[in-house]
Amino acid sequence: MTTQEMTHGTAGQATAGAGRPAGRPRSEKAEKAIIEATLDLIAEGMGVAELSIEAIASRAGVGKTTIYRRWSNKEDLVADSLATLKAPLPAVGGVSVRDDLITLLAAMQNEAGQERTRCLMNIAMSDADRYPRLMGRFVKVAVEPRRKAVRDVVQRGVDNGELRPDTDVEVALATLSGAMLWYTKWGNGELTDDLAERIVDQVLSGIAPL
Amino acid sequence: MTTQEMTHGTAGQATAGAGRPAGRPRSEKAEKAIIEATLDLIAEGMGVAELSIEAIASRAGVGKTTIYRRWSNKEDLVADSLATLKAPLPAVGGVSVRDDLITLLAAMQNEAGQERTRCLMNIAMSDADRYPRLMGRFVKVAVEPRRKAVRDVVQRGVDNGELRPDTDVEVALATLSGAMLWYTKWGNGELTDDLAERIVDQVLSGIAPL
DNA sequence: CCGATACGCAACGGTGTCGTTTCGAAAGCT
DNA sequence: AGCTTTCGAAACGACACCGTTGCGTATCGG
Repeated sequence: MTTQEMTHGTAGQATAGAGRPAGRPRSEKAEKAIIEATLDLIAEGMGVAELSIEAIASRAGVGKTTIYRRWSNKEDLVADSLATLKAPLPAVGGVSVRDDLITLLAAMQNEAGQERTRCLMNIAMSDADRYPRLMGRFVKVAVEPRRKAVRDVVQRGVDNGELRPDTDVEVALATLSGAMLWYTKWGNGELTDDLAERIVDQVLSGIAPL
Repeated sequence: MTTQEMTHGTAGQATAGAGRPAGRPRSEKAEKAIIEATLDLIAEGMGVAELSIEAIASRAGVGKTTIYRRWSNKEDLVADSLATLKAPLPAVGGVSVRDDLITLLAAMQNEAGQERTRCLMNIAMSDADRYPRLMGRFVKVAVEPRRKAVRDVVQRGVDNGELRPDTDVEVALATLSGAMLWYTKWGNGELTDDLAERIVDQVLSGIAPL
């Protein structure tokens, strides 16, 4: 973690032998509650800057002390919170590149419709410059897995001949994901069911004649 | 404007005849300074929520009174400020669709490298949900012109046969712009000079074989 | 049981912003 | 001139957080 060991770890202190903390152990439940509250508030539209320790403590049903004992600053707390996010990715069929890409993009579109995801994405976009360390964390746990899923499908297509051998995989990735991102953010309500399909088909076929 | 006429306009009051304000007129300079300060602070990374009237007043060299006299709340001030933004778009050559798209995307990439644009984009992304009225404004003055520029080029290509007649213009637009957006936000430093070219060429030719 | 530590809670002094008000000094009109 | 309105500046009381501290209680090891 990041600043977990302010006084000591939770069960660490390996070598010293007699080092067992000797006292009431930290409540694992409180820790969970704090992180949950943090994510909740973020998911309600709070930017990192507006997050207040008091609000988190209150929401978590916890004393501020309990928070400060574990994290010395807000950024560390948020970083650890983001790190707990699991990314449930849709499984792809593996039959055709086209189908798999549509599946992934449709999932992306669906996620973008959820409030929680929207807010997390907002943070990713807007607080990225201000809290680079924090964003590294977020990109790693939330963005990168999705990016990898798309990249793997594209790469597979290149390898097995479903796509051109000279395909620029990174650009393809940006094109597909970026198009969906663009639509979910600024596409004026035109989020139809066949959107993923339209994007994928156009990226596959191109728009130049023949 | 939005709440400009709290007590009266600046020189309005048309019909009533005797209606001339009769007193010291409002300083046009102060108004400019306030708006400039607002944009400055935003451009320095402030989210809308963190913007403080005090900071704006101080930055503008103006009393808070002068601000409150004109705008009853922060959102109106920000909305009016955003409305003053001009969008200097690159002129396209009009020779070939490919060249024009590369020009537009390269300009987009270049703009995304500037701090001011980055911050404005951040606001557009993250505060969009929280301040929908405000975003309508911003989209209209900043996003839509660029979207239109790309769309016009694509549409021209469709019309004159440089692109397939059945091209989905909106998807093409999302694909091109979205790819660049994606790269500038999360492309790990791989912002090479030929990026615009690579994106455009791939969108044109597609990635399916033949 | 004892010592140690963590718990939730409430309070501390300090800071920053809020929106409003008051002030003396411009700056316009008649 | 006199009147009106705005100007910048400063102060107001109110509130929200900050990070810290003390309190009484709970929960561990020895």
